[in-house]
Amino acid sequence: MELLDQEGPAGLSMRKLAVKLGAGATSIYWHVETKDDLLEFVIDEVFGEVDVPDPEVAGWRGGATLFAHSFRATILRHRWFPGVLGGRATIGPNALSLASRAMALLSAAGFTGFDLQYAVSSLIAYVLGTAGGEAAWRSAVNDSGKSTAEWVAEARGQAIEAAKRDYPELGEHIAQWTGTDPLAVHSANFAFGLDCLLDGFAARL
Amino acid sequence: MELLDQEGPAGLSMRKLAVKLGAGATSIYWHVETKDDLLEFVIDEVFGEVDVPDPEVAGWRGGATLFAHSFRATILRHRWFPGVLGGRATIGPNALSLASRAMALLSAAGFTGFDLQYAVSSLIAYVLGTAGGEAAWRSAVNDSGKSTAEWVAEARGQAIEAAKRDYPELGEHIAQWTGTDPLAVHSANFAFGLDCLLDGFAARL
DNA sequence: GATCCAACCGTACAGTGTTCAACTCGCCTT
DNA sequence: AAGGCGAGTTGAACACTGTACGGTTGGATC
Repeated sequence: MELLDQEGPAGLSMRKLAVKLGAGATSIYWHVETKDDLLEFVIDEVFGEVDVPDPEVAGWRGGATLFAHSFRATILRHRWFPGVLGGRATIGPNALSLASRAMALLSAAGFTGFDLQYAVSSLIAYVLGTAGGEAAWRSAVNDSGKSTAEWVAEARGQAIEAAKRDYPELGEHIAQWTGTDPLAVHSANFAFGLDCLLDGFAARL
Repeated sequence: MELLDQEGPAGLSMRKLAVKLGAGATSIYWHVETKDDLLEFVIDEVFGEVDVPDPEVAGWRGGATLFAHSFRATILRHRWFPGVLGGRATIGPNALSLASRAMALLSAAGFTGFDLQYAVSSLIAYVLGTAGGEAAWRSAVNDSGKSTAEWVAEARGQAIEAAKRDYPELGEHIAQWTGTDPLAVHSANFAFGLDCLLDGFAARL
């Protein structure tokens, strides 16, 4: 996980991990079936970092909001997570615990049966989708070596240039963004969609 | 793209692509800077497959629903897509067109300024998250070689076994699922969350 | 006919995940 | 005390990856 956090998804190789562990490269295969196996472990480890409050402490809606924000923060702390997760079925113990506690949250809201499952996985999917895009964005900024402000200015310029030809109203809309803090915008964006989703939940109770 | 669809994300290598093209392996590097470059092209190609209806034909809500379903279907047709996308910033022409048309849709709904952008990216994120998980699931089933029914039965058994010890109410909930068509469940799940999100949108107009 | 250049190719390099037979070392049994 | 067993480790090797680099075509231009 340290390797992944520091060097990105390509940074975790069996040999690099081995030297970090002070061991031979192939010794790892005694403890782990394959590299995918290893990744499933670190994935579950990440799931263990997000906390899902009990329904009593903040109500179902407050709890769901807290959970979503914690999940998002966890993903942004481990930006390789969405990319590694993509295309993998997850049933580790921490993932199970997360699912169970999230279900308790929405069960307290009043959902039962199918709808309960639907609400839980919709919420998780929304966070994963949003934070995944955000993580991708931040990684791109990081890899470019530029400062965030520089990168944003340049990207916006390119986007406007490209859009102006074929989609003038889109270019105009992007131009409107100048001078705003991109991190704050992302945060507000996340909160907006989350509130919409939870409003939809509430309307069904 | 054919290689990716047939053999999964690991199936696309420069050499395999070269023989499929009847060319030398390194000739590709004349047309493409690097493999990531190549992937950005196929990603944008995928974005080109999702259609975003005009607001007039089905109203903003009908259009958004159609868009979401088309997007989901596209992702399920190319299950490698979420994994490849994870950690990449996308500004290809098709992605731009998609963004522009999606904005037209929600602009017709009445959104303006920040909220317009928020709504669009929330919608996209929701679809990406949901369909991404679904694609992962289907890939896992496919790779196992088992039939869908077999796989589901076995996975449910394992999950119940694992859950029953620590999360009895979750195991009970999973057991309740027996005998349902998993594809239909996924589809209903998607529609449920989508409706919730769009309800939340509607409430803000 | 000479020049030029876009396009293509073979070789080579460093690095990847994984297999396999050999090896060490501590504990248990006789 | 001797022997054996098995958990844990290891280095060499294999097939493969993305890519840099120098050299090679074939056709257009002057």
